[in-house]
Amino acid sequence: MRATNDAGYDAPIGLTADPVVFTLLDGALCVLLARRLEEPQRGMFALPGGFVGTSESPEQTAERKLREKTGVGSVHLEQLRTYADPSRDPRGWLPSIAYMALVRPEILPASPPAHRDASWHPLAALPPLALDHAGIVDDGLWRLRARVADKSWFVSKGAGLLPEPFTLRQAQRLYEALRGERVDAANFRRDVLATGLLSDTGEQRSEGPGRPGRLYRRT
Amino acid sequence: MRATNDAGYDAPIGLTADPVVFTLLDGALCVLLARRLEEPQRGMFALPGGFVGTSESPEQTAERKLREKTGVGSVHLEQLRTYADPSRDPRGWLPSIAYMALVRPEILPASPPAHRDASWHPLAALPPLALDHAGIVDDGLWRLRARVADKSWFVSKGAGLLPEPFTLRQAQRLYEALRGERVDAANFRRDVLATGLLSDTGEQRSEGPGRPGRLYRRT
DNA sequence: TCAAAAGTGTTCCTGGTACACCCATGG
DNA sequence: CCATGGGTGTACCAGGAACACTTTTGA
Repeated sequence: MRATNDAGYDAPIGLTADPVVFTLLDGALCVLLARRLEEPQRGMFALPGGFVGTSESPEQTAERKLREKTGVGSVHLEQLRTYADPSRDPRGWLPSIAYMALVRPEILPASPPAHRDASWHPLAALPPLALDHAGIVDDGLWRLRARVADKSWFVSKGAGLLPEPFTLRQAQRLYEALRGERVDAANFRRDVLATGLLSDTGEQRSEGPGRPGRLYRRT
Repeated sequence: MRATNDAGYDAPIGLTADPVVFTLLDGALCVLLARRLEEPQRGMFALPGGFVGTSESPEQTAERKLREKTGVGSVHLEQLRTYADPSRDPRGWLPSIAYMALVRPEILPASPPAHRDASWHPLAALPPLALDHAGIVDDGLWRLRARVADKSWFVSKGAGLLPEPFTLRQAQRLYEALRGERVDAANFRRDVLATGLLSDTGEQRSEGPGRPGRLYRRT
């Protein structure tokens, strides 16, 4: 396919926005994928993105396509980078702006839009992805890890995937899963509370054996 | 202006790549600008970018346009981010991928391509810029500062603007100009040598009064 | 011989890591 | 009462900032 503008010059055949949405499910870092219902590579898993409309910003597109294809709504997207190699899409010259988000797993509805198999896929066992989407996921993961390294970012954005109120234990499990390594509980507590972004509810909750933990909320 | 693809859908009217090229001139951080020879905003200063061709990557475009408009060649460009708001360009829907580079001032030829006034402009005194280019320059500056904070990046990329061989004094002046703050000479020396990216030429050079400094090259 | 810059060594402080130790709860 | 996890305090270590001090040059 090709496209031309009024001046007769070649133009991209469109512009796409592709969201890379991460979550933590059963302790495994997962990414949200949906099957393609259209050619090329119909039936293959891909990022739930799509064509940017003429009068919307690419952020809006990413959010809209996410909602249409997976039922996931109202997430905060961060621009990742743009993939514009002319040969990246068999349909023609089609740049894609990628976005990254981190959400709680329950945000994916139990009955998502039909036939797309919108679902979470552990990063450790990704199916083959359409186009250059595997590379985009890699870049998204890299950015995610860079963000999580900042404790303030973790508390204000990452802790959003925990059901409130939550114990510091839960937050630590999440942190460890995102970072991919264990951390000292005492130090984690200190660092996270030092951000001043958590408020103590005064309540406690017992999870299995051991002393119950205090419950916190994000402020 | 508008553009449509073979399927009848609206497409961007093109894709542009805009390089934000920094240098240090007489101790002031400068950005490379060129006058627009075409509408809209003809005669205004702008980033020396332009339309991406159908069979080239945006990186190549940024490099090519830089050469065509300013005579500056062979720079290493880092992707910054993409600006795709539909109203950012009066000509129509025209996304731009921005790139960032840091080069030595002499790379700009004394007699650059005609009528464009390709030249260095101190960040402290920028002329009015076309379109949203002022914002792009801001983002580029932000990224530059983030990169320079990494001593290894500074030595391997930033020190490229110094004529080799150079003294650590020169490197420090450059570093301070890029960071926008003074640093301790003793600590700077230690940190920079600790990267292992500089090799001692064994020679020395005297600059004004005081003990001459050793001359180094990047390895 | 004095000022200025190169170059070396040392102290101090901070932030992070590791870990010892007490507290509270379920079995 | 014991295993387990919550919560507090502290020792230790590394990296950086500040600075004293010596060396080498131009004037």
